[in-house]
Amino acid sequence: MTDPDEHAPVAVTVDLVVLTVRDDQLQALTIRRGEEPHRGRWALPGGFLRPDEDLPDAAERELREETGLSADRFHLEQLGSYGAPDRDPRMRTVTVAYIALAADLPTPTAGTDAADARWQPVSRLLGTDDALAFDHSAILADGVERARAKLEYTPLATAFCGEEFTVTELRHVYEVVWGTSLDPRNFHRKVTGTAGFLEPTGATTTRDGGRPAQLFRAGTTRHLHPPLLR
Amino acid sequence: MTDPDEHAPVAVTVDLVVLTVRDDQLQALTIRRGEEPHRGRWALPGGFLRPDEDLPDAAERELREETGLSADRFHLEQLGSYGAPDRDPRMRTVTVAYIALAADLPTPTAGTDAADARWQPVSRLLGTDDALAFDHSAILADGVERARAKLEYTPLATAFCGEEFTVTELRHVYEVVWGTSLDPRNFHRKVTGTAGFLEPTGATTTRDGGRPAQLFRAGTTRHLHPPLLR
DNA sequence: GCAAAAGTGTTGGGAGTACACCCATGA
DNA sequence: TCATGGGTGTACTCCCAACACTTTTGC
Repeated sequence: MTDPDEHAPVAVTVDLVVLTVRDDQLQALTIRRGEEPHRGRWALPGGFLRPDEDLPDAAERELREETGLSADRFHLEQLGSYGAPDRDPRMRTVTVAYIALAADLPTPTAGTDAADARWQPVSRLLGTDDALAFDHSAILADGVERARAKLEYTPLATAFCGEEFTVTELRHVYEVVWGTSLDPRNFHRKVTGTAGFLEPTGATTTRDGGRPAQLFRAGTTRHLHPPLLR
Repeated sequence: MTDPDEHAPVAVTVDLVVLTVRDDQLQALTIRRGEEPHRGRWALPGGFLRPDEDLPDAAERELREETGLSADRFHLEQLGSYGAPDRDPRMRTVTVAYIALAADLPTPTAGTDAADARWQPVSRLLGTDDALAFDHSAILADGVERARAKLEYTPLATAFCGEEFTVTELRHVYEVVWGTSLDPRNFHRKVTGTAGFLEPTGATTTRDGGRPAQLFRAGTTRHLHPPLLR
């Protein structure tokens, strides 16, 4: 590092790509901006880093503030940082983006203090480059691509399911996020055969219709061997 | 985003994990600090983000300053950001880390203005948690893990080779980075059979001894299908 | 019984591994 | 001629996609 005196005044923010599967679609949480710039436009939830806060703590706090839910209901990981000099007309900002994956939430953004918060299908948001304020469309696109890629080699898809879920519900997550269809029989064999992916609860359910299906919890593995391919 | 007035004064830096393969080892570029804090200790190269500079531009500039080589000689990608409140005793800093992969350089850090710059084996640097100043040991560990993972499913190993290289030289990169040994015959078949990975130059060389080997350039694919497994 | 979804068996092809073998050079 | 590494052939195994088939529920 060189002389600190030459550093520019920079504001650091944390922005969130919060994804869920709702109504057979991958959806992202968006907030309507109440202030300039981009007043009235949709944006990703986020806010400024506080003086004594580490980056993951700031991301958790924002997540709580925007959704009213505790952060342990989510998978949260850092996506990347964005710092183009003109990305915010007010001042020089660098944002550290996080992605959060969640099960379908009972009521979107319950208990938030944001003026207007809404789930919107990712397909619609990514259809036009300026659907979101600032550079948030690019950040969302990166987040979605990260999520798609991680389904292949991590058990992350379970983060989109509730506490207990069936193999079919898990497969549905893959089909929606990847936009493909998968063979139910082979999918079943594959996920139940991968050690540490799923943990049986012993209970069954008929909520998907037909023969009762076993209920599972997420296992403890962090990586899938072998990976599930698209 | 909420009120900008509540934001803390934060300095943003860019730090680099510069990796190369030298002397049958994965090595990282380190700089001896000439100032407090951590004066005299080794650290990752890096510096403050300038007022009108985007993050990738800052990373490229630092790379040029520290190595004296143009940035197109490297593969450069963002690794992640680190912002623990106490990571720098002088002030609140958030650093955006990048990894740079390079071929073995003729003379380490030629033309740099850094007081003391040196390649050091990653195995030695990661042996003790405080081998590097600040949180740089953790950043280095993350960077090495990223590089190892990316060799599996991208053609990134070619970034460690020169402009033209043989299959054996490429295999050597894999063996050093992964710390494994690979079957030369099957490796040859695999990499030459993956479309877009390697592009033949038509020339041959005997620099590895034995029968002349074909020379290749890096191809255009960004992903390996199927992946090379460790 | 019938529809619907869960879950198992079987089979054929493709990819990975191990290793025998041949090729082309320098010394 | 021998050592050294480059490169091909081949057989065996294992995984996986495709799909027929059985099981267990609700209606």
